[in-house]
This record gives sequence, C-alpha cells and structure tokens, in this order.
Amino acid sequence: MKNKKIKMARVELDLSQEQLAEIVGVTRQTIHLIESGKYNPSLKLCVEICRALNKTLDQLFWED
Amino acid sequence: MKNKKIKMARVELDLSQEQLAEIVGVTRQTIHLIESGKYNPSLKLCVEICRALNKTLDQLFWED
DNA sequence: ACATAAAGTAAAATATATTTTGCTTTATGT
DNA sequence: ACATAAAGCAAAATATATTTTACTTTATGT
Repeated sequence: MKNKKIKMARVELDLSQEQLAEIVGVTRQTIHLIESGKYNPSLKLCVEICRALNKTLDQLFWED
Repeated sequence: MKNKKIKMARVELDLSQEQLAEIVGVTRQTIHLIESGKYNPSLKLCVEICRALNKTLDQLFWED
C-alpha cells in the first residue's frame, strides 16, 4: 500500500526525494521505500518528515 | 521524554500494560518502553496502539 | 502485615528498519 | 534523439526496535 500523501506533500513543495531525504537526515532510498509502502518507518522519522513537509502525523500517516 | 498521553488513554480504558500489549500483539516490555520514552516505535505499532485506545496519531504521538 | 497485580529495570537474542552501493528505468528539457 | 535529473529496484551490511527471561519495586486490597 503506497503512501501517496507523502509524495503529494513533497511534490507540492517542489522537493525531490533526495532533497527531502537530506532535510530529514536519511538516505534517498529510505524516502523511496516509505513512499512506495515497502516498509514501516519509525515514529521519529515520521515526525521529521511531517515537520519537513508542514503536515501532521494524521495528515500523512493515518489511514481510515 | 515520557509519553504520558498513552498512559492516560490506557488507564482511562482500565487496561494494564499487559492487556494493551496483548491487544496490540507485542510484549509488555514494548509498551513499557514506549510509555517511558525509552525508544522509538514503528509507525505500524503506533497505529495499532491508537486503534486499541480509540485515539489518532496526533492525539497520542504528536508533540508541539 | 501479607498477598497479589501491575509496573519498572536490565542483559542477551532475534527481527527488522535503515544504509550503502550500484545499476536500471522513467520523466523532462533542449 | 540526446542529455540529465529524478525515481525505481535489489542485495549485503549495519543499526536499532522488539522479544525473551528473570528479577525488583511499587501500588492496592484484605
């Protein structure tokens, strides 16, 4: 299950996966794997992604 | 940095750490470590805790 | 004071997130 | 069509979350 929300928020800020990765302090692959739903990031990383993209956990990571 | 919000939500539902752990499918120690802020759970586990406690990610895991 | 449930603590073992590297594919501009 | 940036993919190595076990401490009821 892909996470389209992150990708959308990222593209909206005109950031590449690599730029987001740098801001957040992880590798590009980590961002890619999260966006493509291949795994299960840590809470800390989720929060850092949220801060980088001006969103909250519920906005990016909550599924109904 | 302790996570008091989880503990409060848990106690409000009259669940012990062990009961919550069982619902969520982890060990009691994992719940304890998360409540006492000793580490950094996975997103999946956070979501499961939220569902067990009828809260959202922002309510339990977001710090301003 | 005693018994018992719940919570705190810790070390070693295991599972899995994350990194590193490198290659391939897709999108975009000229 | 070509060049280049961005994204997808994958295997091996490393870091760290989670389990397991066992013991200690704190809370609560009788």
